[in-house]
Amino acid sequence: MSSSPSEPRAGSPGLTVRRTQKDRRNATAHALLAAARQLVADRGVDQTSVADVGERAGYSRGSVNHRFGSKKVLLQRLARETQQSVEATFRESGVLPSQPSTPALKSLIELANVYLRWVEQAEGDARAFFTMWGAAIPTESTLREEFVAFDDHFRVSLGELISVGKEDGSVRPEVDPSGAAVVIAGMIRGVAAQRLIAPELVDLETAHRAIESFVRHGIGLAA
Amino acid sequence: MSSSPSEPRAGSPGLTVRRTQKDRRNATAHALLAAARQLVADRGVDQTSVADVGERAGYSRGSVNHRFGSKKVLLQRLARETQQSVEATFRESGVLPSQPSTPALKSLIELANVYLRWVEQAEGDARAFFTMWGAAIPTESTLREEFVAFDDHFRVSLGELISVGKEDGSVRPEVDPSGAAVVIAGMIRGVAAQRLIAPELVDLETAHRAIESFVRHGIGLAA
Amino acid sequence: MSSSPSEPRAGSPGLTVRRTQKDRRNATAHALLAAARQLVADRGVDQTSVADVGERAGYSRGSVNHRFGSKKVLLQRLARETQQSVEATFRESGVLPSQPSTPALKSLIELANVYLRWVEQAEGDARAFFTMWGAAIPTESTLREEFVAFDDHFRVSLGELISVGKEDGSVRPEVDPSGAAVVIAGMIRGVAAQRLIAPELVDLETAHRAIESFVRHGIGLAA
Amino acid sequence: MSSSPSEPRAGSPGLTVRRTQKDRRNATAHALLAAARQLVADRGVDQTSVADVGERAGYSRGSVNHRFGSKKVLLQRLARETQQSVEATFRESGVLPSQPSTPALKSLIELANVYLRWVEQAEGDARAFFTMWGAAIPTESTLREEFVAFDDHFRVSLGELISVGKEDGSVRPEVDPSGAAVVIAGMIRGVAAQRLIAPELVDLETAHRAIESFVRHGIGLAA
DNA sequence: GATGAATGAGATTTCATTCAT
DNA sequence: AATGAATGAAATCTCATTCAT
Repeated sequence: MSSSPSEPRAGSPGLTVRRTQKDRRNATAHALLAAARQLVADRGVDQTSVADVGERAGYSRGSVNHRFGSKKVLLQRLARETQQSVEATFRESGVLPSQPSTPALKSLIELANVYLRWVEQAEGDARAFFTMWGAAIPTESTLREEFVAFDDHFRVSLGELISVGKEDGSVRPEVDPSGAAVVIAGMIRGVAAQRLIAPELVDLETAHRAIESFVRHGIGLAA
Repeated sequence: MSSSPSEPRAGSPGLTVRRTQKDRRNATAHALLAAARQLVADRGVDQTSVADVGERAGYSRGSVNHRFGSKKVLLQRLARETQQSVEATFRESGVLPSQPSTPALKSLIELANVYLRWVEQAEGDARAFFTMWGAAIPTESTLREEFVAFDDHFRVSLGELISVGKEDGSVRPEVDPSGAAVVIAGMIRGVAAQRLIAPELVDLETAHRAIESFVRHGIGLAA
Repeated sequence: MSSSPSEPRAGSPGLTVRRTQKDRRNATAHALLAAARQLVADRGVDQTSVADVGERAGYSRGSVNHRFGSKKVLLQRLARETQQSVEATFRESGVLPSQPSTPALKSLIELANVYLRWVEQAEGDARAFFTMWGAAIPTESTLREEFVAFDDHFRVSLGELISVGKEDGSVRPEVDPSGAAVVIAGMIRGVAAQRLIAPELVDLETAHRAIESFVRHGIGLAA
Repeated sequence: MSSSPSEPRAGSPGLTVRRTQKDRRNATAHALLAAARQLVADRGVDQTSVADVGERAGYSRGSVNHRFGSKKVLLQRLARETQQSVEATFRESGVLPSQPSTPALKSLIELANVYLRWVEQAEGDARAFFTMWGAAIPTESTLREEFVAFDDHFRVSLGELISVGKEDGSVRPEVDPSGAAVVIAGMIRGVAAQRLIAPELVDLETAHRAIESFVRHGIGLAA
């Protein structure tokens, strides 16, 4: 997620330092994506040039086109990477996919918590993700498709978790899963975006407590 | 909001077409801002050139620089305009500033409702606003300052409304106004952003009912 | 030469403040030329815009074109003005036209002295003059003609003074007036140019003593 | 000095046209500088566009910015090149650095002679040099620094030669080397500038004889 | 596989000039 | 007489892409 972007990286665990062509390809691609993430977070999508990405990664000005073919492909790959950064964090924390052992309401609250911690700890990833999310809003955006799919995937996951909650009794029966999913997704993303724009004015601890309260009272079954 | 951008000259008084220099100035600025709003909503901030803005507005390629001095200034003016478009809608609907005659909780719910209707009815304004909001996320963005201030203003307004609700008894006493303000702002904005990215997948009617439920149970006093 | 450039100037000596149109025309032209001189000395000919000149003079962006018709005409007038600034200084000092009462050699030495003092005291005029002189060097320069004529006039004046010196016995009989004129003109101009480029490295007092020595021994009759 | 600017590709080795990247780099830079010299001599610094330079050199409109980064850097490189053109001529003629076998006064006179011949024979270089020298006069000129250093270097060289002359007895003992250096530098440069502005009115043969006389009598020891 | 030289389209900005007020 | 709104040409610079090395 935040490997050293300036040196072409060392071999993995094996014995000899010999690496296959495929390894080198992957290593280069990885370094270029890391550099792109940082530059996009700092300057935005259009203010980031492929030459800068290559050089920031420790390679040449032409390396991005050599590896990815075009800037557009690089950005699509980066979008997917940042999305996977969130999902990996969810998996590592065990909040998604839903665990039968935990009440779904608790998982939802923990999910929001994990998300905001991700924004803090992988700030570069988060800033790159939200920058690209914003860039997907214009009607003619080439990134739109990418985020339509991912947003839908996120809402579906949340909806399923809410449905599970209705079954396990942690969520009130009259709750509409798809409506609640849009709002919870919006809540989390909207708070994160405000934080990224003004870190000094938006306290995530406070926000997290408020989100917990909104979710617990909003859809939770009064114990 | 969406004046005809292609024929900027319209004489105001009855008989003569005589207009003062100041009138011409204002008319030009207005037409340029309208064109910029549309292009930013369609293509994004960086894919919109000042030459395109000028020509779309029915003026010359150099007109933006003549009137605003630079693209940066044009965008700042546009950001302010779209922000004011929201605020004007709040004022017209009577939800802000808060009315003593209405319970604050009801105003909050109505505010969310008004906001989502604004997204639908002034979609160009909304798309331009959210595009620029996204463009403000990179750390080095020149639009950042503008949105830091406006976001803060929005949160403060919501916080005040929540505080009023605690006084008028419509909001539970233990609610933290600033925490709830961040979350409600995030909820509204996050839902709107999802809608703008995928209008066919996000139904605002459903979303509005869910928001109402979250707000009523999240901070409202059980009647 | 260095009147206040920022305010459109007061009426001359008369009783009433009423001024004729012609007075105003002249006053405006004068103020515009003063502003142009300063800007040319600071930035060079091409980096000076007519709008800046107008505004620096306390008038509008359009005033230069209104008064002079075009930038080219303004620059020709300015060239002539700076040339006349030198000649006026010569006349005031009595070194040109030649005085029968003074030995021509003495006048020549005094002329060099006066020139270098002019460079120091009317530095803006001098810097503008030399900037335009340099701009006249490219083969296709539009200023060339102007300076061809003035340089020739200067050399002829010096040549006549040298010839007078041969008659009054202060200059050696074998001296070629036109050759000596080119060299003396070059000497004075070349020293002035060096001074204007690096005021801190070229001391005019030292230079003046050296010039005096070169002229006295170079063409003067050993007393 | 004046390599063919329109066909930049010339293979150096015998059989193959193979050239290294570095060769291509240098060849391009050289061709661009040659084109810039010619255009600056013809039109002046500001009337020469980087696009014209690239195309005149047989490359693309963007080639100057690709190779030099900016117009400013191109001009600084060109200034240095034209300065070195003079110095190379001095070295080739053996007048600088000073030769112990030749009386310094003779070297000084020869130096002036060589300089004026350079103006005639490398007229493009000379015109470009003097054009840029003139462009360095406005206080805010970006070329100033370059010429401050070079002019100083030139004066110091002349001053040293004069000091040597005092030691070898060819220059009068009471002469102030630094004062004489400024005046001789001015003399040479001033004559050259007059010549470049009006070639038909300034005869270099005449001028050279006059300079020789001024130097010989001005600082030389009467033999 | 990797580099970087070169291109040329396109963006922002400056500015002399024209013309309505 | 004077202003300044508007134009449109031209300049510099950036940059994604292509291709020789």
